[in-house]
Amino acid sequence: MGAPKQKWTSEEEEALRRGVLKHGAGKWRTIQKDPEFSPVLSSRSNIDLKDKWRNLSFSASGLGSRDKLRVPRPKAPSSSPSPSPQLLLLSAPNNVAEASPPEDCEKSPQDDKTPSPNSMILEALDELKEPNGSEVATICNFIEIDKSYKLTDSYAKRALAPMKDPSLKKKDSAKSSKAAKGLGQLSPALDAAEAAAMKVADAEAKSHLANEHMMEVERIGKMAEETESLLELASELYERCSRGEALTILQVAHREF
DNA sequence: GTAGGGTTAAGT
DNA sequence: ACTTAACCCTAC
Repeated sequence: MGAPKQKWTSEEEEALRRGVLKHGAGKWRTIQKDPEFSPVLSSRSNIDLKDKWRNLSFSASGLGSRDKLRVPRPKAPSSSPSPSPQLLLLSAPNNVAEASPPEDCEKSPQDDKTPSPNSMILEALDELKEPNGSEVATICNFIEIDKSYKLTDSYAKRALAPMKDPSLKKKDSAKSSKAAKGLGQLSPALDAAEAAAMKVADAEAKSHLANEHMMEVERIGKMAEETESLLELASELYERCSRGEALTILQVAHREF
């Protein structure tokens, strides 16, 4: 009638994302009532928040555009012997707060300097506190929000589609990616790490374009270094995870593996 | 109150 | 015609 569809504004979207970081996904009512977000989200119900978050998460993880096959994906919680679609990183149950303050009551001054991509991933895993590891989309979403990196469609589409091996990434990516998905041959850990690395590269490019300040160049250089070490880390994680080993976040943080 | 499934409008 | 996103309904 009056307003058939009320599209989400970027302000609302950001408020939702920040709310999820603040209170966690699932606390829709809490987020909606939070004085920090309620002015922005006043016209949205908790159901709306949930639905919007579902859309965000889904579009970030898997696009149904290429494949008509619905990937029977995000629900294999316990009984999968082979690598599940989730990271095999396990958070240590007791002490996992080494890099990030869990909550800030006010607004947290984001760092002036560029954080390392490794710490960004670890921070995400730590903050999300998923006992069985976190989905790639969730991690990337966290990083994107927390670090104010915009990588909406660019990384996500490439992250899970045509990426397996640099040697054969050229041709029939559609076919082989479909086959790889069906067979479950893709490594989730490598996926996550490469997606994150891609994200850094993307942020690098974007920040280079967006900012004409010379200081950016230094930051980008630093990011490039960090990316290298991230890929190193990714390889090791992939090795370990593909052997079915579980690593605690502290082990990863201190490279004790 | 939340999660998930289903429906429908809008965009391409 | 197909995909995406907002909305609605129902079960837990």
